[in-house]
Amino acid sequence: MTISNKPRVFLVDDHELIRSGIRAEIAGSVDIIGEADEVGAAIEIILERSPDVVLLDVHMPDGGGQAVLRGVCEVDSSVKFLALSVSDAAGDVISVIRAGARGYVTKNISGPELIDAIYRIAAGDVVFSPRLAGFVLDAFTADTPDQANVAVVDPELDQLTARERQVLRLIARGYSYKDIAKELEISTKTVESHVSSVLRKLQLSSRYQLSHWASERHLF
Amino acid sequence: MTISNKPRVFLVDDHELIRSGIRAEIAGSVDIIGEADEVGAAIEIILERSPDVVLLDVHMPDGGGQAVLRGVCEVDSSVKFLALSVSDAAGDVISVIRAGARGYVTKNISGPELIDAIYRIAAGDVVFSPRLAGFVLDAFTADTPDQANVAVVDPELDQLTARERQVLRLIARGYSYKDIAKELEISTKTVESHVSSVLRKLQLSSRYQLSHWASERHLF
DNA sequence: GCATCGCTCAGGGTTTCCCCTTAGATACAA
DNA sequence: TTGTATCTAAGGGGAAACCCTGAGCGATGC
Repeated sequence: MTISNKPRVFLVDDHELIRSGIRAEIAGSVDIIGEADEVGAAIEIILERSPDVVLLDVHMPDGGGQAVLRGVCEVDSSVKFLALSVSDAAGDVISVIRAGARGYVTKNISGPELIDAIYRIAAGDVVFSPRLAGFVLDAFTADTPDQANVAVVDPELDQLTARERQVLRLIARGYSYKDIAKELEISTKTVESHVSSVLRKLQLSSRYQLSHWASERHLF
Repeated sequence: MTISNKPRVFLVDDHELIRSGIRAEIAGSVDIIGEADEVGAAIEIILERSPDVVLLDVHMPDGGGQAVLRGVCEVDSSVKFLALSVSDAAGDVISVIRAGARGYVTKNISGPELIDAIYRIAAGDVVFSPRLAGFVLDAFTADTPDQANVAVVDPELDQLTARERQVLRLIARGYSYKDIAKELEISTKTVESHVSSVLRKLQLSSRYQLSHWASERHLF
C-alpha cells in the first residue's frame, strides 16, 4: 500500500535528539511516517498506521522497547522491528529479539548502514551489528534445532516466573528480604523461596552477585 | 576571533547518530567547527581549534568525557564544556563538573533548549537540566564557603581511602568478605573493618544498598 | 481424575554480614 | 614528641541471608 517504493518507517525513542539524528540520516531514503517518545503512544500509532519498519529504542521508561514489541505483536505480528540501542549487552539483545524484533543495531551505526539495515528488514531479512553477529549466531546454532533454540538463547532471565522477576528487581535495588516481604505483602519466608529459585536458576550463589548480575543488564 | 556572531561549537560523542542529531538541531544557530568520536582525537582537535563551547558526551570508551576534560583543561582551561548525557545519576554529574564542565544537560533536552544552553555557556553562564538544578544547588550552597565546596560537592566517594575504594569495588562486584580477604590477602576481619567504614561514610546500611549505589554510578 | 506448576509458608540449620570495642604498627605532620 | 590517620586484626553478639525439606492451595493441561 505504499505510494513510493521507499519503506514506511516509524521512529520510537524517548530522546528527541536521537530521533532528530535518525531523521537527519535517513529522511531522504525512507518515508518517515511518524514517531513517538513513549510506549503507550507508540503502540497506538503503530497499530493505526502499520509501518513497514519500526525503529525502536531498547531503553525507555515504562518497560522499554520490549513493552512496545509486546503491545504491538499481540495485535499485529506482521510489523517488523529493528531495535536500536547504545548497549550491546547480551541480555538486551536476547530479550528484544525474543520479544519479536527482526534486528538489532547499536547507535554507533552510520547513516548509510542504517538505511541499508532498514531496507533489509523491510525485505524480510534479519540484521545485526557486526559485533553482535558472532554472538547471535552462537546462540542460534548451539545444540539442538527448532524449538530448543528458544531455551538455548537465554538460559537465564526467561526461565524466571513473573513473581521471581518481581523479587529480582527489588533485590537488585538493594531491598532486604523484610522490605520485599512488606512491599509484596507476603512473608519473608516466601521471599526466601523466590530468591532461592532465582539464585538456583541463574546459577548464582548470593544476592550480592545477583545485584551485580542485574545491574550489568540494566534490570533495575 | 569569530567571523559570525554564532558560538563556535565542537561535538564529542562516540555515537554518530547522536552527533548527527545534535547537528540537525543546532546547525543553523551555531557554528559547528568540528567533531570527534574518541577521546584522543577530541583533545587534539579541541586544543588546535579552541572552540567557544564543547558539547561533550559523558559516557565514552577510554575514560569518557572526563578524560577529554582533563586532557584539555591541563593545557587550556579557558575552553568551556557542556556535558551531555543520558544519565542523571548524581555521581556522573559531580565527577564531570569537578573535572571542569560548565554545565550538564540530559539528552532528552529539546533542540531550542540545547541551543539556548550553548549560548548561555558561551556567555559564561553555568547551565543544568531542570531536574538536576535542585541537586546541584544543594551541593553548592551546603555548609561552609570557598574551598569547602570541593569537599561538599561529593560527600561520598572522595572521603574514602584508597583501600576502602578497593574494597568497595569488590563489594560492588558481588564478592563476599571471604573472597575479598583472599583477593587482597588480608583477614576477613580487616575486610569487615573497611566495609564498616565505607558504609558509615556513605551513610548506607548494607552492602546490598552499596551494590546498588555503586552500580548507579558505574563504579565496578 | 491426576499431574504439573506457580505461589504461598513453615521449621531448622549453617553461613555471612554488620556493628561495637579494642589495639598494635606505620607514617606523616604539627 | 605528640597527634592524627591508615591499615591491620581480633572477640563477641545480633541480624540477615541462604539452604533444605515439606506442605497446602489454586490454575492449567492431559
